[in-house]
Amino acid sequence: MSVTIREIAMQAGVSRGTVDRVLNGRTGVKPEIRERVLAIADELHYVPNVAAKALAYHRKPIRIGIVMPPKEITFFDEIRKGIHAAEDELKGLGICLEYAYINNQQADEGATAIRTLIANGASGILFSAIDDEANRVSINEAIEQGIPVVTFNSDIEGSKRSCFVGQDLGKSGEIAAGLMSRVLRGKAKVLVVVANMKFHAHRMRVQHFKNSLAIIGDIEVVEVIEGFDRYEDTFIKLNEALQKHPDLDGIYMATGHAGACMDAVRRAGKDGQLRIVCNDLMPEVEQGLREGKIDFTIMQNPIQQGYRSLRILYDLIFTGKKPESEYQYTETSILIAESL
Amino acid sequence: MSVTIREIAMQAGVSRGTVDRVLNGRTGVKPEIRERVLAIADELHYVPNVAAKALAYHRKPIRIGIVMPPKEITFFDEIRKGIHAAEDELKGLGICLEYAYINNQQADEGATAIRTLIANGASGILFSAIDDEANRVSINEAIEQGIPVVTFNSDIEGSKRSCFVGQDLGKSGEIAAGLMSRVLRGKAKVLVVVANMKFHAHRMRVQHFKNSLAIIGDIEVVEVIEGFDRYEDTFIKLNEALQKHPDLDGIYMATGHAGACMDAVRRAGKDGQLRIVCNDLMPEVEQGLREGKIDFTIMQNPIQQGYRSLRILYDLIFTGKKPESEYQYTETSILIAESL
DNA sequence: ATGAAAGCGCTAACAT
DNA sequence: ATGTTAGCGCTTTCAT
Repeated sequence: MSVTIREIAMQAGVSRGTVDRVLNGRTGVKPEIRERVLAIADELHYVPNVAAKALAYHRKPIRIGIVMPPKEITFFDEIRKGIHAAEDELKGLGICLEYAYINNQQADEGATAIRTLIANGASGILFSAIDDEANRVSINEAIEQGIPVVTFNSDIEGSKRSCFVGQDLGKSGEIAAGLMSRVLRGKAKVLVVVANMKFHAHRMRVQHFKNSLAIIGDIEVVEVIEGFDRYEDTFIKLNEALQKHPDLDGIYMATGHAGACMDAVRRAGKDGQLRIVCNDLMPEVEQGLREGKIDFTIMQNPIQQGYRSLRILYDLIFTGKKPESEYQYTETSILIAESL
Repeated sequence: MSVTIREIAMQAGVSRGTVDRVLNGRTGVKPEIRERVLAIADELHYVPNVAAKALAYHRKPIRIGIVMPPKEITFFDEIRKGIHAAEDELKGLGICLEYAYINNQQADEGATAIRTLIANGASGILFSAIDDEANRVSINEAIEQGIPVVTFNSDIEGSKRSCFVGQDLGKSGEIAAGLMSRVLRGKAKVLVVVANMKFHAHRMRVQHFKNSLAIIGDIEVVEVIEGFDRYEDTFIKLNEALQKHPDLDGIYMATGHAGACMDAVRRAGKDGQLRIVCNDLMPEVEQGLREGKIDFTIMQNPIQQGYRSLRILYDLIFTGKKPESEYQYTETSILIAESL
């Protein structure tokens, strides 16, 4: 059988209560005893029993706070599914979830959410919001108070969060390039559409896409268009580009308004003549795939993102198990119409 | 707080021991009391507390038997990874795993494995072996004894197993067709290579591939070659086919020896001129992708298969939660060189 | 056939 | 600062 606090207590010549205090970093233990207990626990390779811990916490479950966009943001639907799946498995295992929905409209939403959750007794936080200074600061504040934070879907870089669970942005750009090179054999010209090159995530995709194409050779990126996530901007700029490059062979929609892109292609009378590679699976992309307007879309496995982030945080709090790497990338997968 | 056996016991006017007997189908309870307890449990929507159950089972963990090919069969490596991941999560949650490795060489290996596991006190079985009558019978025997069985990777059809966790074979054929149609635009000729059309799994892929191509139009399947998983057969037949169809555009390796396929293509001097779509990610396929000899490979998410099958069996035994569907399909994904 | 009670490993409130 | 003890919900052994 595995090692228990009882055994550690006996070997250290103290009570189980004291061992519990030491192992959970509670105050009120003489330093030398603390040392001794820690040493024995380490030597015996003590791992707490999840079931026992969960049962003991049953009266006062550990609160986990979740900061993310509200239900209206359908992009997060799949991520929510993953969180619920993990919640289902962890049901009765001593945790309780509290959600704080934020819109990323005001500057201090993230900070307020974190502070409120901590005030309500959260012992850990799952966080997904824009990568700005205010959020970085408040995450670091939480860490200072000993409350671990796991970011998901969108990282807060340079913060002290335990880890980030999300997509490998570089890889999605590379895969897009790989797909283009396979459907456009030989010399070809492609256009890149992106929402905003100021955002790290958007830039990463484009950069890796270009770099990969450069290695492959033969395919030229004629232009990179910024649509700022607005239909109008995207549509207009794309119209111009399609006129300017009548010999275009493909479009990579790195980020931004896929609907506008398809409309512009149709208006140019190029339906079916251009190879189009997208990211994610918004409703319009799904429809585009079904109708043959889009060839491929690259996914970031949102369900896994939700699931893994909650699991990782649970393990961190309950068993003290640190994630193997600071970056937990979910699988980057390719979808075609037949995948749906 | 949630409903406990204590509450049910009070409402039914019996002891907790009796409630436990009823809820776990143990003998020695008067039928009318059994009825009453069951009714109350149902009415109160009783769900057992996993943590408490796991802790109680700590002394005598529930044994789960796993029947699958031995470590030498590298195809199962990823599946094993998934099983280990689930085991990790379930560690300390009242289970213990026992493996029975079989080679599918002799007729009664599966039956023997199941019988041995049951003799050793298994309360549930994970099963992956060839779909034959002997295995079907022994699975049904296990079920008769109240021991749930979950098949994974390869189903035992018509058996009374609780569910099957594995790939949607039809879908992989359809995706292969979709990929072909995207890389071979317009009129084209493709060849299908399969190990053995007598096997249901192999046939399914080929059928769905052909059906999908028929709908898409334009692409003709010139021949279906059986390689029987042997290098020689595959290589020789493919050589002949390549000579017979000098205007071939692509090859779909539904199942079988991918290495032989690549060698035959090279020998015919067609390297890089044919579009090749494979299944799975054996070492030779991975290398083929890297070297640009293979364009796409279709995956059956083996890690998920291992993970989900163990989780499902655990939930079945511990919480009585039945899987939502008899067929639990793992995601079918597409890989290219850049995905690696 | 049924009840009572001990115990699984851990936490937390209470005692010293 | 440390020990003691009563649970958490369930299983299981021992009485009755």
